[in-house]
Amino acid sequence: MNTDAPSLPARRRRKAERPAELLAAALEVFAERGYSAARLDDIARRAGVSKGTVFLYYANKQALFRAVIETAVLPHLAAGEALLAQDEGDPEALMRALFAGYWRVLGDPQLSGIPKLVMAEAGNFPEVAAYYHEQVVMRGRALFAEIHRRGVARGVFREGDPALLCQLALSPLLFVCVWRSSLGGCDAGAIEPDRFVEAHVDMFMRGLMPAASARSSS
Amino acid sequence: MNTDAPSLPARRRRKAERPAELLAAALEVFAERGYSAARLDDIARRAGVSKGTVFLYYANKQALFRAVIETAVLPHLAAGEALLAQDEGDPEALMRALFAGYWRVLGDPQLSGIPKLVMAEAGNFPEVAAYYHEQVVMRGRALFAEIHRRGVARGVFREGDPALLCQLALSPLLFVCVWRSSLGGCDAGAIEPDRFVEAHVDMFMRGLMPAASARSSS
DNA sequence: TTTAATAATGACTCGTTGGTCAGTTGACTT
DNA sequence: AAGTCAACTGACCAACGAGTCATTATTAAA
Repeated sequence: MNTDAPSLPARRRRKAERPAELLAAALEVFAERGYSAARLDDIARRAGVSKGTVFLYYANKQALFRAVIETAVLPHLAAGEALLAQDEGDPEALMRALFAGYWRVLGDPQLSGIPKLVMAEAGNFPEVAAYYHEQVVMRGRALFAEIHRRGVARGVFREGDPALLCQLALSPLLFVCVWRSSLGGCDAGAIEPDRFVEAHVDMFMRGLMPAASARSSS
Repeated sequence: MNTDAPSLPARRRRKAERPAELLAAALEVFAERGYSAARLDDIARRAGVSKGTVFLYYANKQALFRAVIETAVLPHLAAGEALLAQDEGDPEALMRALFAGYWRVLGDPQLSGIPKLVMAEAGNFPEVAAYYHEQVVMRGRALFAEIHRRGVARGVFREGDPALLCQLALSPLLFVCVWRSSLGGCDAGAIEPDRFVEAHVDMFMRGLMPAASARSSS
């Protein structure tokens, strides 16, 4: 099992690198097992330290959990906001870029455990859920809503409740990302995430256009 | 807190009703807390029995978990299959009926904890995940694929990989159902599930029609 | 080389919880 | 009313895992 024997276990003092390593290890284990079933000992081992060390950097298990959630997503969101602020181009292209951006994050196997984790544990950590909702969900929606607004103004998107449309736009991405880190193992190869997302974006963009064609809703 | 004092705790022997009551209680607690964090004692209490009684009906916690998953969904799926077998009507109407059926199940707050539970715990219970995939996912897809096939045959649906289209069709429903039992609390009122599903179905059906309009994908 | 400061360890404690079982009590038979 | 069966109970046990802390090892400064 453990074939670390040859490489000397070389205990090292690396105050600077530990937090990030612990966070990465914790994200893996939390995503695999869920909060309760994740053992601090496993997280520590995967980060290459002993359990006691974890408590040197995080007050307790819950604090570690919070830190994982907070640090994994926020930078990406901020990047998206920055990009949107400076780009004033074609709303349709911008919308596709937004999808690509979301998917760059959600599609990353490293990060795709986060949504599943948040959903699964929201009931046990109302404060974390509230924080995530405010800092991730709301901001993510705002990004979408802004692009949609510009598109409607130019007449290239049809109108509609932005929150609803955003949910409509993102739920397949979120779902495939949750799927991959849960039933993905059983379902291997059935659906290629990239192809799936591409198909969804095409379909969504078509549905977002003003009803120019003959068919009207019943 | 506990104001059960007045009503006599009346211990009763009810062999027949216990399993269903335990299953219902277990579903609630598992869905709220996740597998590991759910205490057998809570489940028992919520079912109105003592912890020991649980073990009279289920060998252990894992067996109870399996039973919850298995009994909650299968009957509905079977009903859907039966309905499809006898109805030979218009594929478009049938497809809308399928959505309505899925949503009748997924939209039920009682049952909506199941998908979240399965996703969250798939990593900890590979056998349960495999079972669910085979007995629920595959059969659910088959239902969709059959209707899609009929629609393509009559030329009212455009062609495409049925598995992919099915995922596209269902992921918003699944997502909103998972959402409701996780971040739904924070997000109360932001999106009405029924309206959301309605919007999705309309949009999806429009996307499923053959490309009769001028716009083609670049 | 010696010393001081502190990063890291791992054996320990202690609360929690899955699972057991000897005893209790409700319901049915005679 | 007495007897019998088994559904039900709850005190108990053992395992497990979060969190502690006295000790050890590493690094940089003196």
